[in-house]
Amino acid sequence: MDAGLISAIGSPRRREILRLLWDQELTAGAIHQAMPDVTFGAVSLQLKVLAEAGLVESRTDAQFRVYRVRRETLGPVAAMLEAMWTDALWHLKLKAELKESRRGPQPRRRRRSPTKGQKR
Amino acid sequence: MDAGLISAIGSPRRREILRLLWDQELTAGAIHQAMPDVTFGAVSLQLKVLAEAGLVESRTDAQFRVYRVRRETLGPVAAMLEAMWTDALWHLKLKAELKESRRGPQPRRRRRSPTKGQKR
DNA sequence: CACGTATTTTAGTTTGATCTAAATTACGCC
DNA sequence: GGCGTAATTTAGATCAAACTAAAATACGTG
Repeated sequence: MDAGLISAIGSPRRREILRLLWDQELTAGAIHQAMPDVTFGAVSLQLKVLAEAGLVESRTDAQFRVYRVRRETLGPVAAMLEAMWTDALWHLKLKAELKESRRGPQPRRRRRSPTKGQKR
Repeated sequence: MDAGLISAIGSPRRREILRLLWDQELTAGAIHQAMPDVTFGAVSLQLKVLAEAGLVESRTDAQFRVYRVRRETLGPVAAMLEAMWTDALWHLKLKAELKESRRGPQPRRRRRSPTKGQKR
């Protein structure tokens, strides 16, 4: 039982990512698209933290990077997380937590997905 | 399963307090004495957070306030925490985490326990 | 190898959690 | 009420995590 594990799931943003990855593999880009309120860079950094805690792993597939959850690391935490987001109110609560705990600068302008056509 | 619970145990300082209270009731002062690197005020604030998350409760005994863990709130987390601090290296790891995550101003001078004689 | 797409990394900014110090509140006792 | 001890609350300071924007890196394809 590593303390880094608890710190890792202590962040609502990282729990959001874990939830997305829970029952499917996703590319970094797909994860970002599901989280419209942060930049791709921010997602990538959180994925790095999760990977360092052993909670996710990735493989390279062509120019994509595919992430998946490493449930074996989670152990007793897995049941707790599942219980949490089986809760009907989970998504609502998470949003509240995210809003409350937001750090870093607010984006100056609406950011765009790097996958879509962007002039300039 | 409440998310506030996970956030609450996400802080190493609060885990330290939970550990102290795990198998005994303690007054706020006793908890503070066991944590010489923070002020009484800081301990009190963390106890408040833990209480709001339902992780501890307190009763008043004369001029003392006695805290205890509410294990029923912890549910599956209890096993995880116990596993963590059964780990021989737990105390070492916690110290590292505390050092790394320290916030707020460094104390200007050595602070004193409010229970001991203090001139001025 | 130039170009396009996907992702990570770097450099710099912001902000809430954590802290200190001091003021305040709470309780018991004489 | 006044004093002493215990604890909480308030006001202000600090700092690392979480963020943005931009630059750099990685990979495939014509």
